[in-house]
Parts: sequence; structure tokens; C-alpha cells
Amino acid sequence: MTKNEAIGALIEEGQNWFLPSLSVDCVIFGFHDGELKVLLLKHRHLNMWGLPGGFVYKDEPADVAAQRVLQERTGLQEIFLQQFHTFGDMERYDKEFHNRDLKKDGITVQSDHWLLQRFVTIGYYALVEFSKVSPSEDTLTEKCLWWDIRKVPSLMLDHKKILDKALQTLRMQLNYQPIGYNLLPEKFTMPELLKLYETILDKKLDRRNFQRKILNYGILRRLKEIKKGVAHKAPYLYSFDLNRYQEALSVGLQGGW
Amino acid sequence: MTKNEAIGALIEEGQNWFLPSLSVDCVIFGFHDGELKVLLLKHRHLNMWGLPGGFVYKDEPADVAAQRVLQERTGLQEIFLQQFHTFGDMERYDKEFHNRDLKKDGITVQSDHWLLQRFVTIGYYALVEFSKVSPSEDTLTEKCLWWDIRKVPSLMLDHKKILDKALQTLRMQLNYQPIGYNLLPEKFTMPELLKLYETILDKKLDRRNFQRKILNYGILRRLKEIKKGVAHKAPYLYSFDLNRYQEALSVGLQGGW
DNA sequence: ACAAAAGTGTTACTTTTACACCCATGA
DNA sequence: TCATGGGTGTAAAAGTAACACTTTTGT
Repeated sequence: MTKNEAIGALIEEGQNWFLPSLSVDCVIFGFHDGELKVLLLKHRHLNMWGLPGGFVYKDEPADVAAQRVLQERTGLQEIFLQQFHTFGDMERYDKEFHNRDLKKDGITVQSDHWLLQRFVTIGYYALVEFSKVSPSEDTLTEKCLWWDIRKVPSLMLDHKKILDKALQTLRMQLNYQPIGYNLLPEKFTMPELLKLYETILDKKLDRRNFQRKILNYGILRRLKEIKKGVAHKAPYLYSFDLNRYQEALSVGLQGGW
Repeated sequence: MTKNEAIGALIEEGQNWFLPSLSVDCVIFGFHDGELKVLLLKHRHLNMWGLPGGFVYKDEPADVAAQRVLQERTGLQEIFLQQFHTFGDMERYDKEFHNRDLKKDGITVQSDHWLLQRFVTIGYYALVEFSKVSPSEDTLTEKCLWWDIRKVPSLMLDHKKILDKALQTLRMQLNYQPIGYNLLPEKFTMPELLKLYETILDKKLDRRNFQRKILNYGILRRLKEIKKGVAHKAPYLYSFDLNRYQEALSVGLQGGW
């Protein structure tokens, strides 16, 4: 399907397929080279960067839609997506936003066309293992790339706000949920885990106190060491104890009341 | 406006006024007699209990809609509502749900009528001071009452699930946010605050340790005592230090990393 | 042999827990 | 006067913060 065919189908049939006025957007975090990354798409028809997003089929649960949209737009499969906020302000609504670009492509639609209506979007976020992702484009997407969280380009509509909210949520979760599985390779070192936390929080932590605290959570298993080929002393490798990890996820980490 | 007129207007004009397929629902918590309460409506046309909810005008921010809906249905004004989750599963969708009741009223609508479509709903919750609320009904509502959280009746659609999620969220928030303002009278005693926490968490806390911890947050001001007319020793009265309270809200209470 | 990274440990301090005791009040 | 609820305190345990020292490795 060519670009214009794809857009054409969406414009013609979209209102029959999808729930009107509702969309989903995904904030996909990855970790690489000591940097927290986010996956962004450059939309062909809009010529702008934005979060992977899409619409919800009329008979499709919203959570499934998020999953599907992500798969369609990036090739990513079976990712654990978590809903974090729904964005329903009017500032989201720029009636001319899509229209400008459609016109540029020589496409004209009526002013009450569903694509030009106001949309409320449900935000989802996920943490994924960077190395396992091979971002891929589709007919509507020109580029699909990881961006350093501190260097994201200008984003369409309110996507920057959505991204910020996702990051804020992630930092909160760090306080009462184990994080790292899905974000690190199967086996990783303590310094790597430390670096992950420091990167997400954007601050230095004492490596010794960090190690003690994280080990006390009881969600890690230390393996036979190595991490060969590295300069200086070889660090131990760890992996998550999935059972304990899951339990910590449901129960929460630090007590409170 | 009579019941049927109100319903009639909604059926005729609703699709012109509101965003299709989207609604808001409010979980309003109150505290009274040592019980955590939730405000429920009995819908005239459905003859069932449910959360106060409604639709979003096409040019209205979702947060404002929640506010308005609450005002319309309960008379409650200027309540701090917090969005906590959006419910977009298919289990929400019972096509016959409204239709049955419309038929009962002798109203017939086409099967593709907007009211019969699937809806995604944004959940909001609030904590309010019980005594300041005088629940009031409107044309669509037969009753508006506080229910003990442990004794809620059977609710329409997935409202029980929404309520449970709100409660779960509230309990979480307790761990990193100050709670009590809006939920207690202007002046209150330490035992009352304790009881509030115990009620929300549904467990006993040590009153002495509780007092020390909560005072250390620095969000309370102790007033000249009294709380007269009470049996036994008269407890001190406290009130929230609004400045500190607000700051604690934004910064969060317990450290984490 | 040495710089840099990683492992381990120690001490002071704070917070949490689990208690005991005294005081004020209405019945 | 006494039972009950409320104010205050204290000692032990657990957790956190701020450190120093040793070990390993590639150059």
C-alpha cells in the first residue's frame, strides 16, 4: 500500500472502524549507553515527530489497541504496556493540524470529518530492552528512532506533555515498584543497574548504599561472575528472580503505613 | 423538566452536544462515623445504583466535564477531582443495557443510536468533607446517598470495578501524599485523623507511632485544645497548615531514592 | 605499578517498632 | 473512684547516610 492509499483508506473507512474521538499514545522507554531513550516516529503525512499512537477499533479493548498500535508502528511485540494518564484538554485540539497536511497532499476532506475532530487520548508507557528492539517503519511512518530523553525534538500536539507525564510517573513508580526487568538484558551487573536508576532519576546515588538496598529487596540473584573483556575488576552478573520480582510488583516495595 | 423530557432531550440532542463514546465517572469519598463512605446515585431511568457520571461536551476539557457532572448530579461544587484511571474494556459494553430500560419507558431508539454505543469512561475520584455535602437529586436521579464502602449495593456495569480501583489508588496515595484536608472538618483531633487512616487502610495503627510520624511531616498545626462535651480526657484540636500541605502534595512525603 | 572500577565493611544517625506510664473526664 | 480515652516517653531494632579500605584488571 502506498502512502496515499493508506491515508485514503483511513480517511474513507476510519469512521466505520474506529471509536470516534479516542486515540492511544505509547511512550516507550529504553536504556542504552547510560542514556534513557524514548522511541519516536516521524509521521510521513505530518512530517513531524510524535509518539507511536493510533486509534481504537470499535470492538477492541483500549489496552489491546495500545498493544496493536505499538506493534503496527514499531514491530514491537508483547510489550507490557501500562496506562498512566488520559489527556482530554482542549489544548490538544488543533483543527487545522491534520487539515494542513492533507491539503499539502492534495487531499480535501469535509470540515466535519472524523479525523479533524477533537481527540481524547489514553497514554500508555512501557520499559523495553533496548537491544531487542529493531524499530521499523510502516506506510505511514518515515522514521522510527530512539531519542535521548534529554534531546527529544519538537513534538506534535501535546506529545511533549504526554512524554513528561510518563517520565514523572516512571520516577514515582521507582519508589514502590521494582524496575529493570524488560529494561536491562537478561544478565546485568550492579553498576549497570545503578546507572539505570541514576539515569531515570537524573541524579547520583551512592553505589554501596544502592547495592545494599536493592539486594535487600530480595529480587536479584547473583550469578557466577564475569562480564569479561572489561577493563578493571570484573563485576558480578545478576538476574532478576522473576517470582520475587512479580510478588514485589503486586505488593509494593517500601512499606508506608 | 420531567423525567421523560430530560431523557428525550438527551436522546435527541445528545449526539450533537457530547463527544461520542466517552464518559466520565466520579468516585466521591467521604468520612463519617468512623466509616469510609462513597456517594452513589440511583438512576431513575435505570433503576440501579451507580457512580455519578456523565458525558463530555464537544468543546469541554475532560477534567471540567467531571467537575460539571458532579455538580449537576450532586450539587457538589469546586471539588478537587483527580483522574485515576480510564476504563476501556469491552466488558463495559452491554448493548442491551440502556435499551432495556428505554423500552420499559416506551422509548424506542435505533440500534445504532449513540447512547447504545460502547463507551470508554475516565474515572475521577475526590475526598470531601462529609458534613459539607447535602446530596441532592436531579431529574435523572431518584436518590443520592452515602454508602459505607463495605456495604455498597450491586452497581451498574463495571462501576464496582471502578470503585475498587479508586480505593486502591487512594490507599497508594496515602503512602506518598498527605491526605485528610477536604475529608475532615477544619478542626479535628488526632484520634479522628488516626481513625481516618485506619478506615481507609482497613487496619489498626499504633496511635502513638502514628502521631509522631504524622507530626513529623510538619503539615499539622496544633490549636488551643478542647473538643469539649466529650467523655474522658479532652483531645487537642489540629488543623492542616495549608502551605506545608500543598508543598507536601507536590514534593511527596517519603523519600524513596 | 598504577589508575580505575568493583567488592566489602564500619560507624553515626534517623526512623520504626513495641511498648508503659500518667492525666483528665464523665458516669 | 474508676474505667476509658488521650497525652507523652523510652529502649531496642531496623534502616539510611556517609564514609574507607581492599581486590582485580588492562595498560
